[in-house]
Amino acid sequence: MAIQQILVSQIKTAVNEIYGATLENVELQPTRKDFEGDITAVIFPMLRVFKGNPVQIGQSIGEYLVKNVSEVEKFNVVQGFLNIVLSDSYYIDFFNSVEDFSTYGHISQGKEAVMVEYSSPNTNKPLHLGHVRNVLLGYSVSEIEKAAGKKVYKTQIINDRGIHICKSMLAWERFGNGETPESTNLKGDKLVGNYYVRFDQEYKKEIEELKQQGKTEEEAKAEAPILKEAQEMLRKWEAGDEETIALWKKMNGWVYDGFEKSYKTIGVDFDTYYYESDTYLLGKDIIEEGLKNGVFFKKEDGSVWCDLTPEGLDEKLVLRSDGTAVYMTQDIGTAVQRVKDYPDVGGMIYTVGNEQDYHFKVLFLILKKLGYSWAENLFHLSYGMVDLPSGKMKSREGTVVDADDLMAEMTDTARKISEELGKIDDFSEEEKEELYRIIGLGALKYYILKVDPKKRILFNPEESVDFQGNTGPFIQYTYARIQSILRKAKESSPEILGKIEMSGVKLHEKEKELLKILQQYPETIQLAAENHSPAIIANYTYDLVKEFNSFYQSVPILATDNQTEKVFRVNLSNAVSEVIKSAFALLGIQVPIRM
RNA sequence: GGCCGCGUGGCGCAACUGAAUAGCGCAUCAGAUUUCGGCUCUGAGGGUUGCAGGUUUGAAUCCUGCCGCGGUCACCA
Repeated sequence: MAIQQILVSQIKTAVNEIYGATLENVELQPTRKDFEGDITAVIFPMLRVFKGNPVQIGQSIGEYLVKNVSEVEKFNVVQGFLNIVLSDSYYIDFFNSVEDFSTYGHISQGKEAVMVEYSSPNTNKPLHLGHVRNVLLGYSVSEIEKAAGKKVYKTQIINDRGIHICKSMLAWERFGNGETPESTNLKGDKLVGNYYVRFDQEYKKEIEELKQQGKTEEEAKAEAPILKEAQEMLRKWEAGDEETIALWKKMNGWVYDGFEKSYKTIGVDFDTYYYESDTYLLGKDIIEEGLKNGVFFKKEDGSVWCDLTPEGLDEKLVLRSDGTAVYMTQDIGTAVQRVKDYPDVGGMIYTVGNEQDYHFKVLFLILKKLGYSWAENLFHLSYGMVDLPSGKMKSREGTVVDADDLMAEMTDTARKISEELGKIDDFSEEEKEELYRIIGLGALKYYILKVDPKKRILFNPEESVDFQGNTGPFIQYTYARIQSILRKAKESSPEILGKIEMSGVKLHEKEKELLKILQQYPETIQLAAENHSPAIIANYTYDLVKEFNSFYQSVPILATDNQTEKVFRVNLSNAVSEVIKSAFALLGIQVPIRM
């Protein structure tokens, strides 16, 4: 049983015995740094149940605990706070009880599965900074869910159809001269993206010409021949025209190859893929059913709606008057389809920007009205935009930060810093490149994941990202330094890592602090999972690392004569490094053995 | 305009979901290594938590009203 539970139940009995009162619950919190103690019980809320002087109550409960709970060594009362000091042996027992710190805090996988959707790009534009935030959040939340005991399916829905795709296709056909990724040595997504831009240029040119001929802006936009042609292409695509489909498949294939390369560099992956070309017709039959059940209603013109005014929202269109589907229809259909495909899915997480908050609110509400049990477990992992100092990213104005370029720049910065330090001169070229990638991406990922997803991020490419202070590389550095100590320790005594018995030894204050933080790891994972928040993991890791550095500075690890102490400290350092590695894995960040 | 989100030292972020003197990093200043990697550590200065009320023994956190920033209000996706 966890110490918190023991204390809660013991405090309840204490209050019952001494004051004859029954407490519903007891509020515990970690003791603040400026006071002596490990866990603090707050007395104030008890005064609602029975009257008394908070200090006296704390005093009497404290005395009871010291007498009856072996883990409690002593206590002190400050105002209405009962600070409880746990014994050293309690902490050492905890440390010995952990079999393996590399999997510590992870709950083994249960039956229930959750599907996490993230990335979900268009196939006509390369990935940019906004996708990076999306992908990092989605991947990390997936890993956190897994650690918290869920089975996870990582997925994305790829927007591979529609007029925008036809624009790139048309431009390539017209101006491409048969270019391919191989012939141009360009990533496929970049090549296709270029033609999307090319279309836009031509389109604008035609609009200008039409305006010169006396057309209004509106007319020109609608009548431009190149746009007409793109629309014609979409009709052909929908009619299943062989040539059009073949071109579409070829160009999309290029894009997917390009995306895969980017994902590989970022270090994320997917278990299953959904394509809009497969799903855009889904959902209509569900609308029919919902009509029968009274979830939806039909207007005179034949359009179908869902009335959400009782919930304080508007009426929402789910089927056009001509019977065709809208975005909402598709999303309803896709959600249902996913549970058909993976029957163990009991909930879903959608990683999508906050401009779609309303859409998902409505989607979830409709799915609930339709009566799906899993609809109770839907979560929109909504995140704020990544803005640049110049303002919003706009692809047309060329103010997008390309994901591949960004990662390359981060790697470059890491290279510069590492070369100055010169600690890894004996690394091979490949090892060096891999290390720079680990550090550069670590900096970028940590920078993005440590902040609350709801907040906007202002990203300044010039200043880039820090490597000191509360950053990824700072934590990676600490990890590498611990590895260095462990290597030295193993040189002199190869068997040093393993079970240790250390009874009756006085723990150093810093050791105790470290053990305290290590002990919080399992609940931190749970908390992060409940809140879908990688930031909680990031901040925990930082606290752990900061505490370790402080320990490292004030306590000799290898340079001590006391053999028991040395063995304990080496093992403690090892445990810290294992937890750093494990926590960073939840963020999708690797740690280097040397740097 | 309606609805949603955000607002915390100069800058970037925390605060265990209502508790003690609101923490941390960057920047600034002052220190520390006969020691295991100084990308480290210790300390100092810097705050009326956007403003005004309210609830509570206790509010950055909950309620009301303003102010500012962003988003969203399509038979687009």
